[in-house]
Amino acid sequence: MTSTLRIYNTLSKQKEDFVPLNPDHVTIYVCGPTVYNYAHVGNARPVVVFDLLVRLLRHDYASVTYARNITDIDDKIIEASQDTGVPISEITEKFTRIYETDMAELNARLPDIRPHATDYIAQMISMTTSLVNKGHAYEKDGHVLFSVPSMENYGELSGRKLDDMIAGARVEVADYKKNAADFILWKPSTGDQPGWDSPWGRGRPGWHLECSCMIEDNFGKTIDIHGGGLDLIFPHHENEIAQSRCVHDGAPLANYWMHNGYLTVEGEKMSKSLGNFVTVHELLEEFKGKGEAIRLCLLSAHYRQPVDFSRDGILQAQKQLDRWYRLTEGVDAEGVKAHDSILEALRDDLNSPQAVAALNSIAKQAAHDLLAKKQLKASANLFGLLEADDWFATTDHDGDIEKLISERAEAKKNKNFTRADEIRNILSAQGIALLDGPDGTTWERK
RNA sequence: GGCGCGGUGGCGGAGUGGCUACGCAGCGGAUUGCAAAUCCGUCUAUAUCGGUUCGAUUCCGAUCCGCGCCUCCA
Repeated sequence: MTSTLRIYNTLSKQKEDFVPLNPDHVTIYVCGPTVYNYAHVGNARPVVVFDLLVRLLRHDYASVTYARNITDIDDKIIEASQDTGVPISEITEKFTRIYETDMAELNARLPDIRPHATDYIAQMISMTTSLVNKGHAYEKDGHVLFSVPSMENYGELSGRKLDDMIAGARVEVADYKKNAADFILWKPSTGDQPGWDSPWGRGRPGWHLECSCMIEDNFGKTIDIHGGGLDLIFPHHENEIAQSRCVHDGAPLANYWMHNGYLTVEGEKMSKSLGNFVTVHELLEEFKGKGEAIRLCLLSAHYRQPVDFSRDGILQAQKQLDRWYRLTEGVDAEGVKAHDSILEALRDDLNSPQAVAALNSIAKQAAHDLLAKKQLKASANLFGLLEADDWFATTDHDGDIEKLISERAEAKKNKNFTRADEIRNILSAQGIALLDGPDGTTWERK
């Protein structure tokens, strides 16, 4: 390896050399979706960012295990079920499937492990029991709460002090809480809510608990990297840390914490509650077959910076890809390695814009250089791009278009350029662009 | 109120204490029946005001503006 991977660690607020616990096996966990409706583009950002990171890790290390959870028990899901009358399992299965197929369109590979919260109920009950026994949690009216004051150094990740939080609390403190900052590990379910039997009666887990349990179950006490969106730092990740450290006698949950910035819309965070979101699903309808353009668009800014969403941004990315695809048409990159400049850029805290610049630099040489073409393809592949076999193809094989194209070829042969231009214009009006090449005319949708 | 992030050319977006990437768009040229693609060339920027320095876009301070977290949220 010519350079060391450096990662900005939210915990230390600085870039650090990445040193895995076990260089033969890197472990990474990223918070996944709550599956009750379509994911929006902002939700796709961490998926793409951490997919890129995992690709780099797999390149640099012998073995990597990547886990991303599916939250399939949550009050929002219960609400969605009650609103629509559709059973919970049907909702969660449907949206898990849609999530995974949509993300696959963005060339995000499936994580190695995709644990579901409902498969970890026993572990969650067990961890809660353990926290109660160690004096870090208490039961009140069927609720079990984590006692934040029982932990020293709570707030390390988000950089906040317990006193400040109480002073600035914006929410009314529930009467079952001893301290305003205490959070729920387990809560009671009413008859019409899903629930599981527990030492505290029939109930369901709080949100933060599943991640702690899944990590413990699949990896042990400490993993290398834990990732997610900026908005998870507090309270979600802070609370995960609290649970896990208190259960594991202080062992860190993760050595490196990485958080991606927001996707914004006109400068404001894209979020479901603001209603300013566009789902990946509808975007893929709009840009059929061009998921890579959405991916590139999301990676066009550094992952910790905000990206302002716009269709123009996707279009620009698409043009960029068009160029690279043309350069690498029919090129086999088998056996060719990704260019060092790409790896250098990515190892520097995943500097994807720098990597794109590096790709362009290779592309410049690739014009008349077969090796550079191969390097371009291999490097782009590492980036999760240029993976489509039929980028310029369309699924629509309309015979009429072909017929008009042959008519135009005939007209051109006879120097009837008036008719040739007429046909170009007819198709152009239908959104079809004709491309005259040395081997005849091809077409693509504009 | 507490904590934090950012302001770079027409647009997107990096790096850097001295020579300012990269892409899109624009402009000029080559090529082309036309159109596209391609190739060559080219213009425009570091919010404001101070400070440190031989020199700051980069470091420090202040100001203004925008955003975020503190509540579910990627």
